[in-house]
This record gives sequence, C-alpha cells and structure tokens, in this order.
Amino acid sequence: MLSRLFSEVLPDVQRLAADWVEDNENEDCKAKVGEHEPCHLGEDELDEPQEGSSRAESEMAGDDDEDDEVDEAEEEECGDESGGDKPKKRGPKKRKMTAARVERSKVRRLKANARERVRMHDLNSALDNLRKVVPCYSKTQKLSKIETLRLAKNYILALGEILRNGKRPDVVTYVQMLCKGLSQPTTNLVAGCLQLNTRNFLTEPCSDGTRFHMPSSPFSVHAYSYRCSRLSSPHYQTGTGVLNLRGHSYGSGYEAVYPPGGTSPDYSSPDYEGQHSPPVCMSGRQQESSETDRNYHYSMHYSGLTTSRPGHSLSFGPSGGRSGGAHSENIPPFHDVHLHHDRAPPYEDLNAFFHN
DNA sequence: TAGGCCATCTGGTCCT
DNA sequence: AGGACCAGATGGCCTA
Repeated sequence: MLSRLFSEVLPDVQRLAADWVEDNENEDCKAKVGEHEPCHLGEDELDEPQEGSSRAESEMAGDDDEDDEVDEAEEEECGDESGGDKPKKRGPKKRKMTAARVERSKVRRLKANARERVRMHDLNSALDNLRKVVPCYSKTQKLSKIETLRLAKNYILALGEILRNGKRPDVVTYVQMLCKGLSQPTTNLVAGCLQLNTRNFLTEPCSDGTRFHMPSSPFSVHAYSYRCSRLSSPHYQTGTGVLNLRGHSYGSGYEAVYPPGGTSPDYSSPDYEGQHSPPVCMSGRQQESSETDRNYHYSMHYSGLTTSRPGHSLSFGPSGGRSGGAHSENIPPFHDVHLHHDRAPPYEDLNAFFHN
C-alpha cells in the first residue's frame, strides 16, 4: 500500500530524491539485504508444518511423485479428514508431506522470506526518500513511517492549495495544513521549522539588498538544516541551537521546507487543529559531519538563545499575522545565518536543496 | 514497566 | 508454479 502511494502520488518527488539517495543509502541497504541471514527461522516449525500452512504445502505438490510411496501413515496425519469441529476443506486433496517435500517447502519459505525482506527494505528506502522531501528532515532522527506519510500527504495538499490559489499562503494556514493529523512531536517540529524559516525571511538580507527574496512563484522554498539528536526525546537541549517555541525550548536538527509566508503560526487560533504539544527535542548539538553541512544547500547556525514565553503562541513577522507580535521581541537573535537565495524556476527551486 | 516503533517471519490471496 | 502483496504475530529496542 505504501509503495502504491509513492508510485501514484510522489513519483516525481521520489525520482528527484533518488538521485541524491541512491548512491548512499540504497546501496547500503541492498548490501545489507544481500548479506542478511534469515533470522530465527524456526527449523522445528518448518519440519513440522503448521496446520494453517496446508495451502502452501499443497502448492508445492505435483513434482514429486517419487515420494508418493512414502509412509501411508503420514497421509492420515495430514489428510483432509480433519474430523472434530473443523469444517472439511475443499479443493484438491492435500498431498502428503514427505521429507523431500518438507525440504522444498523450507527452501521456498526461506526464499519468500528473503524476498519479503528485500521488499520491505525497498519500501523503507522509498520512505527515506520521502522523508527527504517533506518538511523537516533529519538524518539523525527520522520521522516515523506513519508521520512521514501524514506529513507528506499534508505537504502535497498544501502545495496543491498554493497552486490553485496562485499566491503565497498564510503561514498560519500553511502550518495548519501541514500539521493536520500529525502527532504532537511532529507538529512541534514542523511548527518550529516554520518559525525559524520565517525568522530568516525577516532577518536575512538578500544579496540584492532587499530584505527578503520573494520570488514571483509561490513555490519558493527555503530549507534550513538544523541539528537534532532525537525527535522523540524532548530533553535534548544543548548549549547551542535551542530556541523556544510556545514556551518550550527547541533545538534543531531538521531541514524544513516552506513556501514563503508573511504571518506567523498562531497556536491559539481557533483554526489551529493541531494539538498543542509538549516540548520536542531539536537539539543543537552538532552531530552531523561537516560534509552533511555542505550537502545542505541552506543551512542555519545559531548560538544558543532561548526565549521563554510560556503559554504564548508563536508570534513573529513584520505583519504580525494573527498573533500580531513583532518578531524582534520573540525571536532570539541569530548568528552566522547562512541563507541562499535562488531565483530558480518553481520546481527546481522546490527541490534544489535536496540535491545539493 | 508500558507503549511506540520497527524488522522479520509467516500464511493467505491474487496475478502472471 | 512462483512472485508480489498484504496483514497478523512476534520479539527487540528505546524512551518516558
């Protein structure tokens, strides 16, 4: 089902991400699959097939007539005289389980297990690709499968909405769409990413002197890489990279993707459907290699500054948005912010950072 | 220790 | 017949 989703909904996204991924993780994955040994296969169970496996056993029948002369007793054992309260099974009479047949069944089961492992690894690779193209990506702390799918769905819907409207979305709306149905940690994560992104829109002057590059296309996407050690652990706070979101301290570790927005997410807004979340870890610990840094087209580095506004919504942006707050009051200053402003075509812009 | 997430095994079903 | 796909079961790992 997941693979169908990917193939139907995200073929382009996957293709774009694949270039970046395939040389790395896919190869590793395949290698692991190849060398993986079937674990705990339960030889005993295979030697004595379970009752439920009768179909499988019968499937492999037909090519071993040479075994038919074996024990008549076995036939009674696995015959269709189920007796008792079990309904009589229809279909071809089950062949008796000879030693050779059992052996073949074993081999077939092993092969099926190996195929299943490969299939699941492929599926996981696709999920990894998907993680890289949804907002908030971290190599060190992956979103769970279900959260990745939910966020991807919301992201697609949000982008589709942008396409339909042909204009920049309100950040509040954007956050709401992205966070719909997400767990609290993921909601916090996405919102935190958006907060940081919006800040940079406001604080980082563009090369051409303008305050913020607002491409003509609504698809301008800006990504920032943060550092995070563990998404599900709210207590990872290190000396750097911790900021506060809705009264909680957040570090970073994630790469976020956003359309440009002018207003802030307002968690106190009645429109906000996401759950208000407990603190989520976004540790500022510099865990990843400098090479990883280089790989991210957009990267953000900031020193550990924390704002504490318990019980308050995010509030930033020059226009104030619904929260109406001035970002300078709520946002810790950033140091050494690296932001690239590209004027690439919409879709290139959208995906550019995934390949850098 | 409970709960969440995950990988793996397994049998059933469908398709080629 | 064999492979792909699916869902249930199981056990391991991690975190609160």
